[in-house]
Amino acid sequence: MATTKLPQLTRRERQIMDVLYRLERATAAEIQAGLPGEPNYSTVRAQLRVLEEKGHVGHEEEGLRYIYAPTLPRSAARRSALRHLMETFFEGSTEKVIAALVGGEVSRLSPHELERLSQLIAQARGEAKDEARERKQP
Amino acid sequence: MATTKLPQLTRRERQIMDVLYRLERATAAEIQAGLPGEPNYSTVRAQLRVLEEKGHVGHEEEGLRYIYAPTLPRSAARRSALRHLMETFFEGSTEKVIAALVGGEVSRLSPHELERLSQLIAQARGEAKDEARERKQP
DNA sequence: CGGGCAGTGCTATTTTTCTAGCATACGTGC
DNA sequence: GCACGTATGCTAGAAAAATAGCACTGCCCG
Repeated sequence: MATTKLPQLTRRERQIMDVLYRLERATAAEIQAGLPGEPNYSTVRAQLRVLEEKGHVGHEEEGLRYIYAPTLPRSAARRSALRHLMETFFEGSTEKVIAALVGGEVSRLSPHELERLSQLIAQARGEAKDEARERKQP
Repeated sequence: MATTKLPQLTRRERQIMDVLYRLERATAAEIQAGLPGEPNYSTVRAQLRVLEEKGHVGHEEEGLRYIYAPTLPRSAARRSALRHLMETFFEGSTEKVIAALVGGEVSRLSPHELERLSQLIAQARGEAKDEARERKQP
């Protein structure tokens, strides 16, 4: 179940993919705007072509110009990124990541958000119970 | 309040830093073992030297050999990585990240973990209330 | 209808990264 | 004392990536 060994990304390519995942879909110009270091427009397009060859992005023509988008669905890329971050900085523990987030390591959660999260967890606990029950009486 | 603009990392360098953050501290050989693509030992050392010049890692001599470690504290790197991931895949919303994690997007949480998280959130909500009170009657 | 704007395709060049090899120091055990 | 294993220092060459420039096309609007 390897994550489909696409060739690894270079720095700029990684940056471009990040922009694309952030915007979901974008033109070369928009991507350029989202990149650090003000790379040349030509440069960006050249890299997009490479990324397309490598199978990381696709484009569709909209009217006259190209709209680029990642090939790998956002949800999959996100999962993979989360897992990697978890392995690298949180000893592979989902719980630790959440703890850091709830603890305000990155940004503060509003009372309203906390409220919703509370419900979310309650729900997850409920489901866990359901499953336990199902295992006992199938 | 930019995070001290260290030069950006290349792909291999990024990989090395990841290994280092995962292990906290490691010898060149250990780092090599943790890298994909079985790079040459010399290569790893060469890159470590570069990383050291750039200010990303430091080393201390332990007995005979070098033990390398990131310069930027793990907690800071982690925060920065989390923020970036959040911006890229979760529209900058802490809540959405947590929702994905609790929802089992990456791995399942045990009932025990859910229990602890529940407490964590309760606690965060309590603190939020405290602060509200303080603002009213300082 | 023609000029200018906005886009794309392609390619050559420069710059950076990555890699491997060789020389050297320092303990360890025979 | 000395051969060996384990480290490090350094440097040159190969490989890959990043960049910029130029040529061509379609469309819009004056």
